[in-house]
Amino acid sequence: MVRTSTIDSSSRANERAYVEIRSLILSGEAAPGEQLKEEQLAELCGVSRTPVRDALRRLEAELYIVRSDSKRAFVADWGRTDVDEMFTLRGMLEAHAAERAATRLDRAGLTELRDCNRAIGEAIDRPQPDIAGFLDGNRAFHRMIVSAAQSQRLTGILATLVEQPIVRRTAIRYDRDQLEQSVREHEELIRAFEAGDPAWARSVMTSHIRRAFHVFVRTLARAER
Amino acid sequence: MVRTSTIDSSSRANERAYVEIRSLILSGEAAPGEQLKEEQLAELCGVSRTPVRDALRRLEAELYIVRSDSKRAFVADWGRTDVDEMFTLRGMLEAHAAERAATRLDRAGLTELRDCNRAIGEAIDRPQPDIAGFLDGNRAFHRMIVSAAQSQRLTGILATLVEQPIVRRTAIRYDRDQLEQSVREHEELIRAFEAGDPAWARSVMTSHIRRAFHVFVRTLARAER
DNA sequence: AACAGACCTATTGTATACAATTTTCGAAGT
DNA sequence: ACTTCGAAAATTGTATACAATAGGTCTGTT
Repeated sequence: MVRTSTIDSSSRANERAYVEIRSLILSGEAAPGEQLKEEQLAELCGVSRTPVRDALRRLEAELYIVRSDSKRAFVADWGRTDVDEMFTLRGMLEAHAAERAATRLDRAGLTELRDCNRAIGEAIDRPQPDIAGFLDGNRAFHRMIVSAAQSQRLTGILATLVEQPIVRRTAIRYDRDQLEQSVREHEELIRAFEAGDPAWARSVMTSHIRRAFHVFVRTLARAER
Repeated sequence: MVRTSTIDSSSRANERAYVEIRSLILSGEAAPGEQLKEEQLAELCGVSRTPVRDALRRLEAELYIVRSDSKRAFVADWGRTDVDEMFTLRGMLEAHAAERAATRLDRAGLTELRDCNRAIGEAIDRPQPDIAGFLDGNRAFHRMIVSAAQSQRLTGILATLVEQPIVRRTAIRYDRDQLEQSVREHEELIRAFEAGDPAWARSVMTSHIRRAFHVFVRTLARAER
């Protein structure tokens, strides 16, 4: 991503700051472990420290940043253990979401899911796969399912687990086979939804997340040596 | 309440405000659905609006308050659906915690759990059961298990689910039999830990939370008519 | 009476100045 | 060389004034 100063529709400075800082973290421009200083961020975003502090509180709640004992803010640094935890919890919660969605998705919702997965397929079915397109589509796909589960709290919790840098980095390392496998799993998920079978949906979702976990771990190991 | 200014060790105004406002909500002094105005809270806490806004952000992240479309803050109002979700998620996550704890608890941890449960038993084994004592002990008991599961993120998520007014209200409506049943379930949980049996621990924890849910729903129904 | 629109008020958002705290760095003592 | 102490610098915390926005009320028109 080229950091072309995220065009933001909001007139609210705190929203601007939030979006800006989050994108710093997601893009990796602010490296894990790096300290985030309020004044420096304020200058960067073109606002005063007040809205920056606001944004930092939100990012803290969403686990993008952590605080030292003396309230200084740092970009969250995810170790192997954290990644493990994240995938486990995400698997558990998304499986639950899929289970609920199986008995709640209507015809229109199913059509949306199919369309979305088709778009994902098209994004990767080209000489140079469109990873950003894959990520966007994937996120939309999963979000639809969580939303179909109709549980506000589940939605909230999953939002803090899914929108993490790790998820991006996982897909960036997918090769073509893995991308295609992902689409096939989505297809099976849709079949489970069509059948209205909660147990099937749960189990497919569990495998889906679990596979992503192992792909990530493998590529992580490769990246570290 | 006579506003005897909660003795607080922290010199930080935002921490004071946080504790103060949270206790307003937990005590019920600020009723669910009630609007919380920054200025009014500032005066109440004897600080300026700045730390109050800080505290409100934290309370928002912890689901104590919700915001209207126009950023006004209201005490979270938990409907039947929300309670349902909360107990379901909590059951799922605490069962997971118990499962992990079963293979991670050492002798010292087991002793702590036993002592804690004994204290709970003593709190309720008197003419007039000590509900506050029960609540404190119960919270400590569950916290130990979650902590033994050794998963930071799980701990964080559960904190926002457990420290809710609902949990308090559940126990307040327990009768003696239910309090004693709770202690017995804790005992069985300890036996599962002693055996180092994850499946057993998971299943006991699931039942434990599930039972609490049904007690709550029953008393809620009673309270509503 | 019902509605629209302009006011006025209540409430939240932002900038700035200053206070409190933490970290850094260097000098003195051992 | 190593620690200890303390002053300076960097950073975060708080109060206050003012700006922006949302809510409510009143009035005039239909």
